[in-house]
Amino acid sequence: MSDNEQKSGLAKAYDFKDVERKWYDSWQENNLFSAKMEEGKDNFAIVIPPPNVTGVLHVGHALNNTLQDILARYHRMKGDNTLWLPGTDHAGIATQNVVERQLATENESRHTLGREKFIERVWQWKEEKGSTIINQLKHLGSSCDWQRERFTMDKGLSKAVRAVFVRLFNEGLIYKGDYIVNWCPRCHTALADDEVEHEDTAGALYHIRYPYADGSGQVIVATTRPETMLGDTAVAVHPDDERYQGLSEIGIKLPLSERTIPVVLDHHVQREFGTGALKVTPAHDRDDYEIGLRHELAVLKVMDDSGTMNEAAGDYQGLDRFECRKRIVADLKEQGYLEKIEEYDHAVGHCYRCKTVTEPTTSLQWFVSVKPLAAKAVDAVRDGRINIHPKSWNNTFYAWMDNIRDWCISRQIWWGHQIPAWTCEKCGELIVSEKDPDSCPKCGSGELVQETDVLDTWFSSALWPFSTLGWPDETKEMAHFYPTSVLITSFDILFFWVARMMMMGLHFQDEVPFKDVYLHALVRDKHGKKMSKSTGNVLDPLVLIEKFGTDALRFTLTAFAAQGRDIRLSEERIEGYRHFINKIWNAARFSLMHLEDFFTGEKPPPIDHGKLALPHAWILSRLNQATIDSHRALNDFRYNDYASTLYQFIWHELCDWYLEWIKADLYGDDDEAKETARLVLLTVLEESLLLLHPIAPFITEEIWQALPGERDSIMISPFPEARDQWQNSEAETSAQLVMEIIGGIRNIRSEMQIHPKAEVEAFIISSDAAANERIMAQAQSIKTLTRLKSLEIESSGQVPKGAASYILADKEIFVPLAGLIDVEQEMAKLKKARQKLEKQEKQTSGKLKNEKFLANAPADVVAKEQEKLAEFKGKLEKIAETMARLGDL
RNA sequence: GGGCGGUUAGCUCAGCUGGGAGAGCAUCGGCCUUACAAGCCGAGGGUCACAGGUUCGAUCCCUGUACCGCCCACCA
Repeated sequence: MSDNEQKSGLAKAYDFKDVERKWYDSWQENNLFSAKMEEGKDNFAIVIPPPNVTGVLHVGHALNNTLQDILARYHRMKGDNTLWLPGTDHAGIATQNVVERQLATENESRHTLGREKFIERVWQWKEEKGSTIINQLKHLGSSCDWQRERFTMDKGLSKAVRAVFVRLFNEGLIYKGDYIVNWCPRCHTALADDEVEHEDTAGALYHIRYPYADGSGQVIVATTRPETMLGDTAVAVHPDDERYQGLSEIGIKLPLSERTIPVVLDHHVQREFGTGALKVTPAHDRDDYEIGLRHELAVLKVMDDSGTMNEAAGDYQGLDRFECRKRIVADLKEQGYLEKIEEYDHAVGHCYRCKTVTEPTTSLQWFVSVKPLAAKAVDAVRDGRINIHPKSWNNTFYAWMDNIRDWCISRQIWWGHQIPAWTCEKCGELIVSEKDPDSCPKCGSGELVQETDVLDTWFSSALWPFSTLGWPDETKEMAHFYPTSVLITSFDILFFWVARMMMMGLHFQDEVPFKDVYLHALVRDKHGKKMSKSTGNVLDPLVLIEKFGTDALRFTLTAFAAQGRDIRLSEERIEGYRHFINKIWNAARFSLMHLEDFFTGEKPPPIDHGKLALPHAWILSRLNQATIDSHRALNDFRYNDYASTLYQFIWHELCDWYLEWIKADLYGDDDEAKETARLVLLTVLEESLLLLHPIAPFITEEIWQALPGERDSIMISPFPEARDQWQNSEAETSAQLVMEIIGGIRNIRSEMQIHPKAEVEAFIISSDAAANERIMAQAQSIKTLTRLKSLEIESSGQVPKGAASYILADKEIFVPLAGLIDVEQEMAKLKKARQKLEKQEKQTSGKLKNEKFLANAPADVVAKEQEKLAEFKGKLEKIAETMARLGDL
């Protein structure tokens, strides 16, 4: 171990593994995540998008929770009553599938077990495995109030579900009916419209001859699903279609069947498509169902719940629907009914859970009338009570809400909230009630049978922002935290979830569920492809954390979280930000070497900003700017701006300039200068850590605790506020000048290949007396930072021949290099610079000669252009002088 | 068929209300200078997709075109 390591007490490279575990445990032990509800303070609440209880953390979760944690930590540090409420979703179909698979390995099934035992089994699974994702969220550093963790099936939430269901039913907004729904033949349940994913599929369009019932002719219908013809109960044509006038009196003899079906006239039929005749299968097609309703057609189901042809399919009974399709086509062909087969691409619906092709079919289901609820949600977004970020989603949101159809909420599975409705076996009365009824209120019979269906999972998650706060009871939590502040989620559940929370919140609380919705992007692989297990391009956040550390992963995700754009993630990119985390670590090590014995008891007095030397005044001014920018970025959900502000400030201003600049004081003999440097250094380091904490919680705490003095957790230390007295434009101007000079000298050294250790002389020629004074005040710093033997400034005069030069607007820097100058090379460099400047000069002077520009442009823009012109002219002059001198050589 | 987003340095992307094109990575040159080689210093590199328009002025606003991506949709 070197001296430095001993002195700072920190290892040379940041070892995140122990650090992360240590501090996370400490935060939990000290209850720092738990929400306070103090009066007179602002409230800030986020409810987590509850991950599926079956879930395993993926990068999307990592992004989602990092963004939430940043806001939670920010507001907690600001002193707000801050609640970040965690929990999981019971995920009906997904969870049931998991447990069923498990049962299958034991040669059991839910049917052999029976409903009650099966549900017990799922609960058992939940107790054993259900906290996986919660534990993974902890690795991310999530500062959720874990004591308030909820589950969409727990007692309180079940109570809320029933309360909502009953009220909606009593209001006539929930109804039961036999309608066409999307059916998954594998999951054996109905699905909501948005649970069906449409995929373009290469299929075929079959043209089939349907003979007239009187044998006088035929009509050709086209279909992508010939097997459904077994359920045809009509052929539809457009009422104005001249080709089929009078056909409605004749009827059609359905091929492969003994049935005769009517021809109906319906405006839905597109005359241009195919032959303008449409076979109508009300039981297996949504449009046909609608047509059927209009013409009171029979609804003939030809498949059962598993997609197998039923007795109505006659000879085809027992065949799987796809097998049946082949048979039907073969039979049609054989019997001369098949006109032709065309290749045809069309969208086919798939179950979003198991990817099975869904079957539209009629079924007795429960629905929510969403139109009145949706209207309220649209209003809330329109009048700004809810703000969606980025705004570009507004139109999509409106479009979807305007076209919304009733929501099928019943599912024929077992895992979920069983619908609180009972039928009286005796009199048939339907009873909907929050509490399990003992007897029929109509006939008094005790023979009541509860609905076997459960509710769509999204029904309970739609209540999440208030059910988790204790509603329907009147709780302190509701009073403080409803409406919640922000909802942060991925755009792909905007409709599944966000829109429904708006509807339910507005309807039941008469108040929005959240004021802002931040929709973040999808995390893709480095080629822009969606991550998926089958492609094998999945990045596992836990592996990334193991490899690069949580803070590095969080910083990366934040830095790339620009609004409205997907994130392409790769290990290389995280590695880059790990370097940044390590940079902070080393800056802290350096600082601690000088701060370790700075003070032990009382903190030193605050900085006297009235008489600070340039580097101190400058860094405080820059820090103040970074603070202002951080607040602004966080309040505007501009996460990437927040990350880059800190990256830029800490690395390029604090480390590259300030630390180098004050080394002379820190290592020097001037005690007063040394004390000031230590004090400002400590201040800047502290504030930087505080600014950085929400994004990189672990390293900031580790360093914070190593700083001198007794300290509370950085988590509960105040987030920096802007300090006007630190703003110092004079210092910024001076510092910029000094940096320009240093840059110029370094440029010469590098271009001239002067060895870094070689000490050289430099001259500056400048007629600007004020500037010269500023430069001379920093002469020592400039010399140290550029390894100069001497630095001289002259207002005019001769410079030794054979000096390398660097041109500034009204100054010229020379480093004499007798005999070492490559004249041609220097000339070429100058010519190139001149060329560029001439172009800029021309452009700017052109503008300034333009009367319209002078008349229309704001004064400050004109002034700036004038400054620019002066600068260009000055540089050109200096270049001319230098070239002339070089020419003399 | 509608809607949305993208096109800026070799790569990945910033660029908020129009006013001298930026970052990270990569590349090239020089440095193990006692915080950091996971680093430091310096350099090169762009017709801001294309075509019009508005404007004193356009990477930015408008219109159109071309590619790329996503979402929604009941033409069988």
